[in-house]
Amino acid sequence: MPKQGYHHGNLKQALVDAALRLIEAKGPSGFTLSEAAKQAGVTPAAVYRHFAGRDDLIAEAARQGYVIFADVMQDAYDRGQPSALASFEATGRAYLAFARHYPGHYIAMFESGLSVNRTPELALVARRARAVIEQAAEDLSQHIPPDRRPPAAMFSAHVWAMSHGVVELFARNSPGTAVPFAPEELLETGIGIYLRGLGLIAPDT
Amino acid sequence: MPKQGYHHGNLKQALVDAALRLIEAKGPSGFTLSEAAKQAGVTPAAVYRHFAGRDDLIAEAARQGYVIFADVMQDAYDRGQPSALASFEATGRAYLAFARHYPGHYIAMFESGLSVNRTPELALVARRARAVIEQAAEDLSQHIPPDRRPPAAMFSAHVWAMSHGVVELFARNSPGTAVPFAPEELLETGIGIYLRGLGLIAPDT
DNA sequence: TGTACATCAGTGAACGCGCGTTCACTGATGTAC
DNA sequence: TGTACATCAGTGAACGCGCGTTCACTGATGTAC
Repeated sequence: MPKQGYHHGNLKQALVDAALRLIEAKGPSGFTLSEAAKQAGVTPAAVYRHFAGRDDLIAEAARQGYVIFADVMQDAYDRGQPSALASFEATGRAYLAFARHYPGHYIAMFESGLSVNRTPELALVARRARAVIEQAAEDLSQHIPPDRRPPAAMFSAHVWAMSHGVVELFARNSPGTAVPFAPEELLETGIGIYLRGLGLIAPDT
Repeated sequence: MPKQGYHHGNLKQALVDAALRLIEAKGPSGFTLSEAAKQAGVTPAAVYRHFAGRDDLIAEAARQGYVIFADVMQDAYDRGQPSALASFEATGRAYLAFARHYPGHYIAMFESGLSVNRTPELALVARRARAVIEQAAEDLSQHIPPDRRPPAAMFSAHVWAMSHGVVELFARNSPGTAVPFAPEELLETGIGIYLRGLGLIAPDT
């Protein structure tokens, strides 16, 4: 590790961490390069030793988020195996857990207006995350009679949409909507009803 | 109408319209008071004749959005009557249609970080919009056996979350996720499966 | 072990910019007589 | 109809601010001899 014991030690990661903290606290537009540099105890100009500029810093934060996200999803999937249903439900829960535990990353990834196609590297890791969700959906779809089986990509999209919606509307305080349900409970019941609609779990459980 | 034929005629609304256009084009943080004034053909200082400041302008744009939103939802509900199911499905479709036809309003309402409790007036009209959705859910819940009937507020939250998720993830181009389904189709099928899960529509339709 | 040198992470000053906001003003419109 | 006046929507100049970015520099670290 050649970057040990230099002037700062590990400024690059310190900047990413500061950026994540700022994004979490003040939203994607509240983040500024200067403030991140300040929090890392460094001059704004120092940032340019490690990043091409402001957008590049956000992109790196998002990239790290996608890596964690993909790992977390994969882990949930694996732990649900060999049951397709358990894997599928676990990925749904993991989605929400990720949003709660890594709000800075989540915002950088999904609310910063950042395009996933910004760099090939970013696109790649985002694709890996999506692949896990779609694999879980694909596995599960095998349990539906082929003639009335919706495309796996479709119901992975449904679950993703509901998860994302729950996060945006109810796991943040933004629109001031105080619904008397915990986000976890909402997502759990929502996906439960949805899966029942697919005939994948018993109708009177 | 005393504000007709003045210097500008109807600057206040012109500013709101400009703000909506900017928000739609460049996101909630891309909007600036100065640019909105410029687009309305007016000096930035003129804005202060009609608004307390930048945030007040956004709040007014959001307020107008909630008014339209509530009207549109109410309309959909009414046209679905007397069928509880038709009303419910219509409000779901209306949600997506609103997001598509009034993207500026939608963003100002749900993505600008604006709190609905900013002013009593805003809170009031937002509550009216929510009341329609919850009424539709309440009607529908009457058709579920009471002993296994989930709270109406819960499944209105489910449908709202899925609608919002579809809008955010698939009705915009942001995350570069090119799913081979139209947002309308995704929402339609998603809600269909969900309602089947509630036992509200036949399992093999 | 000690000295000379190369590297390069971080500095500090400066830049041009657009922002939101203020202020005294101006001049078109509406109103009183 | 015509004149004097009041109103007040919009002007234009100015402000202080923080932003992202640049540049020549400095000085701590690592390396060659």
